[in-house]
Amino acid sequence: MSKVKLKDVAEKAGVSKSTVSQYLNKRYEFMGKETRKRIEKVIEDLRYQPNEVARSLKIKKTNTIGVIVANILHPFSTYVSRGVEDYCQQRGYNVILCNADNDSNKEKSYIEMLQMKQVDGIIIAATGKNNDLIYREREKGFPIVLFDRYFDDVEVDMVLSDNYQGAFQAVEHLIKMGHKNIALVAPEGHLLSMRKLRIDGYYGALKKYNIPIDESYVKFVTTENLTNQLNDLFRQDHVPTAVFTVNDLMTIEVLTYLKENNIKVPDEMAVVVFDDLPMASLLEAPLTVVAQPTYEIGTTSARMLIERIESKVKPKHEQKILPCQLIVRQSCGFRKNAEANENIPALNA
Amino acid sequence: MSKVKLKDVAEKAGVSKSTVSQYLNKRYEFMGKETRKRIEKVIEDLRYQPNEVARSLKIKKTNTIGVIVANILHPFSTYVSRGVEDYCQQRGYNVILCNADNDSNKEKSYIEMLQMKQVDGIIIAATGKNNDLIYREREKGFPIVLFDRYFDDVEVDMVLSDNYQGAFQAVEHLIKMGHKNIALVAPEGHLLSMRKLRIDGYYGALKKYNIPIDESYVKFVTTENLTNQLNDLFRQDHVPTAVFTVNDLMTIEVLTYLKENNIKVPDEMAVVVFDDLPMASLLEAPLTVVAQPTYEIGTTSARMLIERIESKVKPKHEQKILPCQLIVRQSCGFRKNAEANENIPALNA
DNA sequence: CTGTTAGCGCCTTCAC
DNA sequence: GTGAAGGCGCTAACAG
Repeated sequence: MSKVKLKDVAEKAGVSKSTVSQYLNKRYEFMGKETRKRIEKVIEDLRYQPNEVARSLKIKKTNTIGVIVANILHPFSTYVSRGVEDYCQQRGYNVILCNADNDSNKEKSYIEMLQMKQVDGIIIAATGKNNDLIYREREKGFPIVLFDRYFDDVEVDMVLSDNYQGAFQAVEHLIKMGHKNIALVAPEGHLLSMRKLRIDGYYGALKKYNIPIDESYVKFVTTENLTNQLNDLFRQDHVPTAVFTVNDLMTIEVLTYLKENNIKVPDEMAVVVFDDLPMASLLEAPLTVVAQPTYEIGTTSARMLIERIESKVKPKHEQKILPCQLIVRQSCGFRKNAEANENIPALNA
Repeated sequence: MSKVKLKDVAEKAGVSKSTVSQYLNKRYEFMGKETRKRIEKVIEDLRYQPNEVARSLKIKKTNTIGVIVANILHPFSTYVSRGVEDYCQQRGYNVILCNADNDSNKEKSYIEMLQMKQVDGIIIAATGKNNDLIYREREKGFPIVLFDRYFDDVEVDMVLSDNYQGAFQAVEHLIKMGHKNIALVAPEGHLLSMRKLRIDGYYGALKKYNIPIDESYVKFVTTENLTNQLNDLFRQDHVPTAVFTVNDLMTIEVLTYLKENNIKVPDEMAVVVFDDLPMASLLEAPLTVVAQPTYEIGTTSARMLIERIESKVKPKHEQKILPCQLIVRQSCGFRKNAEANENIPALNA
């Protein structure tokens, strides 16, 4: 297992270590064609592979970045990761991927671990509980890019998708399909900023079309006792005709509920959801979804981070907001139902 | 950005570098309670973080492993990765994750890159085209574990799922549901060993129950011109009453076809598929699937790799075959009887 | 119990 | 063009 090292190559090629080093770093001007060929051959013969650890120690750069996602099992994280990886790969960087599981302690220890490993920068879907740490490191000049969640207490590069616009479009689409009684299902608890924007988008769309807001249609649910909470929503006197779910966990719960209670989508209930799902098109009623530009979030984050690392001239911190895309399938009902709202003035605005 | 280093800690604490080093490596026996406290405090004050790169260079160990998967977008890879990560995390190892995309060149360059980075070992879903390289490295003592694909030309640790048993059970289940005309849909082309086992499982089950084999039910399809090929299968004189698909790509194609042609599952066509799908339970007819123990494949691979790294006494190479699980839902025409869940971290929002 | 010393494998002036 | 020397930050004998 004894590794062949630069010194071995130098000896076998009959040159000095520094010449070999020059060769490795492609500074070919500093040597004769002769020596260059010879070194090349020896490296081949010996199957020499430079030790990146030693190199990193010396040049103080690892060409490695860290990515901290919420959960790699979640398609959102997966697509972002893939975007990051593809971009990095192409730029000569490697990626260490970590799952923080929305646990701020794990997040913190991962950040520290990555820094001890001397990564050149970190891309992170932050929990928000370590913003002080993140901000401090950023201030010291350590490259960090946040994605997916917005925080206003921290001046750091961020890559986000346009949650308001996405939610707005989704609900607007339902309205154009003729729906007025539109429910919103969101998880209860502290509102992450992005989730709040989705809810704002819901209200915004209703407002634009002068649809009065019925708070009995707005449900913040907990995972325990979910059935009762959805019963409240779907079995009240005037049931909604459509429902908008703000994330895929909610989507799965609502779809399961509708299926169990034999409520037909879209005939009895139109559904539009935030976040695309892998199988969305194969469901009983293929889902109309607001798809986030996940892969682009990844590539964009990677690009911004690498720009920082390679210290391009840049503003102190920048924020990139990428648009969501409404993918219309069948779960929101068909066009024929749309006439009802065709005369609403605001529709033409 | 100037990092605080061990030397700074030593000076500030009024001890020598080696004492601090001892402290870092928890060799507390070699110092007074006094000095220990003092060092602790200085580290705290200075926010000192050891440089792992320097440490790795010295001790010739990075506590990092590489994982090469086919495609992180695929749930199979994702769950395996998560298994690997969780196990490694808990054992103090970090993971560099790479996508080879079934491209042997990418695979090769990733293997080399990971070795230059001095990873302690590699877990890989090999393409098979670099078996010589893999075998050679393994022979030199470099820890490598293969998963997902079996190769008989290489003596390396492997972690596999029992593809034969899984397929056999799936088809046996269909038979027990009363089906005799059971189709098989598999991708055409070179048979990876594991896929062959799935096909063998199909034949094996038919044989056990003395069901004559009708080769017109066995379709090897290409992705182009798929519709015609499925037409051949589903529109012949005596159509099958059930179909078994050998991987999830096939599953999606077949389900899409059935949906488009308005063939009802399970009433007109029973379906059992290899590989669980995230939304399998929410489909029009929740799918009966053969689920591979993906998460366990990950943890097991990681465990075996780390055992090699830490050179436990072990046989030259070992092979672990984990059982698949048949999850009965409704697509095969029967009420669910058993539905166990893997013990894996929940999909959080 | 603590300090001194000599590297780990590579890079980089700076002489030759 | 090429080589010698010093050092990146840390560890691990080995003295003291």
